[in-house]
Amino acid sequence: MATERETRAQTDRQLCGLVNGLANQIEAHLRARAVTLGLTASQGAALRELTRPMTLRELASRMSCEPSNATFVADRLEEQGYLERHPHPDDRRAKQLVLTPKGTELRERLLDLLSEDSPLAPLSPEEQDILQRLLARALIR
Amino acid sequence: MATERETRAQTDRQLCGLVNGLANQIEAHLRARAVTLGLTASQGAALRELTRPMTLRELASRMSCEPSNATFVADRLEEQGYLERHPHPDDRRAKQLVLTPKGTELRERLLDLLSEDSPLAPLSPEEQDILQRLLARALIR
DNA sequence: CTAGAACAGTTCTAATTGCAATCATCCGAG
DNA sequence: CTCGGATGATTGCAATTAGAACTGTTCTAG
Repeated sequence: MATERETRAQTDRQLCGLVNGLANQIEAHLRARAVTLGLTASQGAALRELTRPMTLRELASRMSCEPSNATFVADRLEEQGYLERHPHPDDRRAKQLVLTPKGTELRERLLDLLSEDSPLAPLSPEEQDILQRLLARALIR
Repeated sequence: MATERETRAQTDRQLCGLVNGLANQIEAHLRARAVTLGLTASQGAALRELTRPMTLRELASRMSCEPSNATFVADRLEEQGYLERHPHPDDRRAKQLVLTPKGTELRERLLDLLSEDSPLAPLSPEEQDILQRLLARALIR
């Protein structure tokens, strides 16, 4: 005879566990594909998020990490010749991270690999659509 | 004029981003509540997952981390008097992690805190139900 | 029974990540 | 204009985390 409040808390915890579980699977999937290209998981994440030239802070935000960490990852990618730091046109404090041709090519190879066997593949396009809506709503706040 | 394959890959990536975003919010929420009790986020996660006496490996699996890390966290919780390592009744290799009364009490306080302002609160119970089903399906594999 | 593989936990080390401090630049109030 | 606070990037350092090596125990094929 649990109160409604208790069962809801329990559902909530269970749901959090599922979200974390799926996030971990996504991360594992990324890591596995990244290593085949000689990249770490974070480097892979950075490459994936670099849909266009962007500032280091924006990359950090997309990667859900601290700017200092993004600096670290960007250093490695730069050393390997995958990206360059260009001066930002409007803000002399900021830098624009720009993929080199080599980086762009690697990014496309990574995206191809990522689209294979996605952890979300078990869901039909309709289900994915519903999921997207629900997650977007939860993230509004 | 993107092919269907391309748009699906794009949706997939977007969806992964949302899942990761929500997972991060859940993590941040946990961290914030844990610190008010003098715990790190991992210690909080461990406490949350210890719904019953369990083996270190099971805890690691529930926390989605390596056993070596679970050992580290368990050490801290043990030092602080929140749990004890008991010999496992059936397997002399394994140990059972058991919360002390002090640990059980702290766990309940943590769970109370976690149920406040859950990142999933914006969703109605019905929506949470749908979400749960979808996530469970995605995690089957 | 017994040898060898598999497994639970721990330890050690290395890599990753976050946090605080710093420098340079930008912006807004007055 | 200019001064103070906010912001972008970087650095150094501490804490967290993963991965491989190791010990002791269990399981299984023969």
